[in-house]
Amino acid sequence: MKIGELARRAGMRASAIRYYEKMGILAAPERTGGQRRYASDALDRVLLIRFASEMGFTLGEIKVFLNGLRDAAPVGPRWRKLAERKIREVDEAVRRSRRLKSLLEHLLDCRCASLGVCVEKLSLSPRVRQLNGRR
Amino acid sequence: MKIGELARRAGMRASAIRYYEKMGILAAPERTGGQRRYASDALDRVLLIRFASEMGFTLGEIKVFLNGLRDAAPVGPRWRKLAERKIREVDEAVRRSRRLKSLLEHLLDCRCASLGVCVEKLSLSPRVRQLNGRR
DNA sequence: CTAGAACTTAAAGTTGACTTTAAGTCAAGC
DNA sequence: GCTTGACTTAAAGTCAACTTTAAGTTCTAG
Repeated sequence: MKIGELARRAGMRASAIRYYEKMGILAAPERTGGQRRYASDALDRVLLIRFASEMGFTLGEIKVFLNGLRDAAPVGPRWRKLAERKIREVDEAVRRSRRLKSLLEHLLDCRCASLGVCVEKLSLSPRVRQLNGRR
Repeated sequence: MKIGELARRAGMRASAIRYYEKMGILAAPERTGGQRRYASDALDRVLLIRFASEMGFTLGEIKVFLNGLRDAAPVGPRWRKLAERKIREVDEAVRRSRRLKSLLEHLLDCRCASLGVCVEKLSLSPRVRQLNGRR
């Protein structure tokens, strides 16, 4: 399969796939006449990368993640650490999502006098000094 | 309160607060001698902006969100639509988070022969033609 | 009164994850 | 053989959400 078809099947641009390859996240496939030819399992790879990316993994993390997984078996300590951290992050994200959801639902039909009253439900707190953090 | 203290209390940089003001998300406060002086409720505002931002609202959405909320009472239809869409997004995010979490937990102690076997659990599917979408 | 910390602005820089562009080369059908 | 669409590369552009910089002004403590 050529890059265009892989891209079409994954629902993304060919440029993204070339980018993944350049970033060392996706193995360079064989070529015929200079053009990339992918085996069918490349699609799973690409979809996994996308999923992880959408779940908030950076491409750097995905690289560690996929490389650590490559040679199967009892995953290494680096991998384990990343996975455990990600699980904690996911838990935290779910908790925050729930707070947001209940705030939104409340706001949709409340008659609170001020924003402050509604917002108390969130118990917003200043970030614990994790400045310089980008989304 | 001057901008530095507000920033410190919110756990962010003063430049971010100036940026919010420039983007029309945070009302410009009064000034003494050219310097911004904030009332104490500005902190709640800023924390709410940050929270929404961390939850994946764009600053554009936050603008709609906060402006629609300003004059209280039965929130307008634009606001309602945004809130309902966000609730759906949050639900979807929670579902995906759970899939990710169970995949990670599985990978941590599985002995699956191939990545493919593990990854099946995700039932990854190509994006339904929402190209050009940025994270 | 003065040093220096904190403030002001506009403009440019940063980051990650791509996309777009330019200038070609390759492949498939007629 | 030729056209047309898909492919190739490197380099530059884009986006949001800020941060940094530069060149000043103002506030506060001593």
